[in-house]
Amino acid sequence: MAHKSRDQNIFRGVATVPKIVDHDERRLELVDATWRIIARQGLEGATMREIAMEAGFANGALKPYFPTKDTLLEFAFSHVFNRTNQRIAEVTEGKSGLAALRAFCLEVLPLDEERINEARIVIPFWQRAVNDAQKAGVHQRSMDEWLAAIRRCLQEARDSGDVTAAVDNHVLAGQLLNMLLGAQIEAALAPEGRTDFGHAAQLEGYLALLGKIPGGK
Amino acid sequence: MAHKSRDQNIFRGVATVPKIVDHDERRLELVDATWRIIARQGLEGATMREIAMEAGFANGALKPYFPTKDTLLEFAFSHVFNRTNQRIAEVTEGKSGLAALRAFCLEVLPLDEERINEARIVIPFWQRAVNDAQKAGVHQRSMDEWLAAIRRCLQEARDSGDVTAAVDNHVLAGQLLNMLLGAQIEAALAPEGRTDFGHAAQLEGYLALLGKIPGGK
DNA sequence: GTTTATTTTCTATAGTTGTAGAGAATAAAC
DNA sequence: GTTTATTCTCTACAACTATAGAAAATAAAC
Repeated sequence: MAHKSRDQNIFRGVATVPKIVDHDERRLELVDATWRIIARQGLEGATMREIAMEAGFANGALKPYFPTKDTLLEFAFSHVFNRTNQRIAEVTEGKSGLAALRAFCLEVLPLDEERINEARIVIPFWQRAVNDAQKAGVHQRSMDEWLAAIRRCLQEARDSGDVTAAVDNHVLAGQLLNMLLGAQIEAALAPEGRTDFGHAAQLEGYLALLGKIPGGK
Repeated sequence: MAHKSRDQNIFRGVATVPKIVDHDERRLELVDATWRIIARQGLEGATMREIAMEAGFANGALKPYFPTKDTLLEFAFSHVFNRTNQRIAEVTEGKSGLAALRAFCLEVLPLDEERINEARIVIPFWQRAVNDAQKAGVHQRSMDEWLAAIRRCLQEARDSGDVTAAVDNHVLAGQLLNMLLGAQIEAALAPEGRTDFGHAAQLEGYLALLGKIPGGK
């Protein structure tokens, strides 16, 4: 507790003042402010000034942490996926097959206010990504991971007999992923306050479709 | 052919010069230029100057046809739906049930360069609509129509025995619509040139899932 | 207290944007 | 040719933007 090490603050024998703010942590705070602004005012309203003010700072205060606006946005967008992926990991922990798949989808679907706000952030991200190969890559990498995870669950579910549909796992995974993405749009465009879009029922209905007679004509 | 009527050019007994350009037609040309710019440079690159230049005019030339940029964008966005809906009408003409549903989806899915470009336009539109209730309304009205059309097809397909799944039509329609929307995202974010995303196979797979044993548990 | 590095504010700047509107160019009717 | 309404170009402008960077404020170490 007392006597904190000073080693990291000694440079060429000269004692220096330690950093006061944790830069990584500050970056996350700024990302949070950025999310709030985008969710509330859209990408158009997300100016450096607005974001700084939302985070409680003046105009130029973001510079030392994000040299340009694009850096900030890219980081902010990436972290939507980071956060979602972390929640997915928590929620699918120890599960497999249909149970894991259900948990995965329920975590991605915009079923509460928080995730509807994330949908309001991911859509501006997609819009940027349409004409920005690097951002599109961030999206693509996450989607590839998701597709692989979904296929893994499907195969496990087949092995245990929960999935019997005579449709290839690759095709099913693509369907399901597109359903998840489409749900984001429906939720993000709905008037503020709506939270029930029947997405959970759609998921259950879809999973039910997978468990019919094997190879049935 | 000769002697074109002058009636519409007489105002209070004074002969006036007839309008030279068809304003409605010009508006459509401008919308077309707007689409091209958005597809190529994104919404950020869609400035009034760029759009005017793309249409072959100088800076202020759009004013008489669209008083503000927002007017132009709203009109341009609406026409994406108009065009799609018109194609849908042509393609489903005379069909019903599963055949109509298939034709409907094949027309909405981004299966060729033209419709992938439309996906690149609809995503910026969605982004705007997230924080613009009026634009969100344009989207919502089309989606409500589409949902109704899909449910109608599903019911017809049930009546003829092509659909036997023990899942409510409302739920199925929601699933399918979200799949169609999600496909737009995948196509729009893919690197230029890719055109095959397996969406047609996904559609066939989905329709196959609907035709299994009725109510089978 | 002083010193020193870090952090933040604030002003300045160069560029871009939508929009306005005067004037030039255009084309039909006579 | 002239007249007249329409159409378009071009300049102007006010607002806003990201960014740069000097200066002030801050906080730890002594």
